[in-house]
Amino acid sequence: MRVSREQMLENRERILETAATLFRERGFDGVGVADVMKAVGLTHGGFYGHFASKDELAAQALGRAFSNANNWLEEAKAAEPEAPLQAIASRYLSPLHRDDPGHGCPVAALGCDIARLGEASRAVATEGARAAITSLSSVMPGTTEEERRAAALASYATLIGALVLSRMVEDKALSEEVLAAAGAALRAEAP
Amino acid sequence: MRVSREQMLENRERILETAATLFRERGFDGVGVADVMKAVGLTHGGFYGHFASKDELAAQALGRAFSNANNWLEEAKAAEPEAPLQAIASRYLSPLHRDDPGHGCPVAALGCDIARLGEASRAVATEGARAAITSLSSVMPGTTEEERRAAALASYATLIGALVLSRMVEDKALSEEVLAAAGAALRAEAP
DNA sequence: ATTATCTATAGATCTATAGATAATGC
DNA sequence: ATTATCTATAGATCTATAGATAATGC
Repeated sequence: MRVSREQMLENRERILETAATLFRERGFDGVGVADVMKAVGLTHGGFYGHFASKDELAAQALGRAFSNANNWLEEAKAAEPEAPLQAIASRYLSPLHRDDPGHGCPVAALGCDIARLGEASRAVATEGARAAITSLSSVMPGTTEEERRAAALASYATLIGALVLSRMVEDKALSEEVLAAAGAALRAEAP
Repeated sequence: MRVSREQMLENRERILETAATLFRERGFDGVGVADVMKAVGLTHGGFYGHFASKDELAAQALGRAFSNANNWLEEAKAAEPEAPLQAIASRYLSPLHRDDPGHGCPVAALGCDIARLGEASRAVATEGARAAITSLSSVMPGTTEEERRAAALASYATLIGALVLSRMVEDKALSEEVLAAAGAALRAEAP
């Protein structure tokens, strides 16, 4: 039953990544500790050797989700260096992203729920959002740093709100209309 | 124990309004049927004389929340007829609204969760969002109806995303920076 | 010998129902 | 007599823990 020290670290890693995906797909309350462990291929009881509580898992899985999302942001920037804002907007506002919340933006997937979590989880989310805002600032138009930061904050809000709306509405046409309108508004802002 | 027919309808009404508030404050999974009934001053078991299930309550409470939010939107427009978009933005993006999710925008409070609910609840939310978009369209700049609708969709997304972000982050200064930046972006768009 | 995982379960919580109770309204 | 509400509880689910098991690593 016991596994090697290396295997144990890999198990912990898979618990984190699996939780980060499942939480974004079904919400914190929609996923039990047993669900995560089952998806990883371990038993429920083994969980508490890795994490002290579900809350601790939530905070760490959230950190992982933000970290992955910020890597995704840098990749989008690198993929189209001449038009990074357009690259970000078109990927973020794609039906692909809308239909795969488990691997997408943690704010769009869990933002409302994070606002109701404890201090530790909200602190993790705050740092994750801060990093995203800094990253976005570097691709925004504007003559001063303050202008670019303000534009980044507003654009971040537009991206998040559009994705939340597009996932919430039951009407596919309206959902895509929201994504297109938000994309057009962001594109109009680009330099 | 039994109450008058009139009193029963009033009880049902209070269950709906109380649920609409509590769900927005704590999320659907954060509120039990017993919590709602206790807040109303009735016992748990009595609930099922009014609603067939918690899901039915969720759908109807959501309808009530959207209905209230759309009334709120019309009131903001009527309060400042010369600058309705500014009136909406400054009220929606106020710390007052941020700190009182129970009586505010249901999309900002529950959007991520609604995306995971059943068809009935999502249909209610879709119609509520549709009404908000139509209402917003009438105060947006633009020469054609299509332009105004696209602008309304993008502005709705900005409002929602900014409120979600402002509630999620733990840092008060960042929270207010988000609200201010979104407000400035919307004001820059106004005619 | 140590320890990562498993088995089994305690204890709490939540939805929904069954039957009792007592006030309304014919 | 009807019925809105209450009391009590069944049944499911979830977090967390205790003790057993068996493979690792000194």
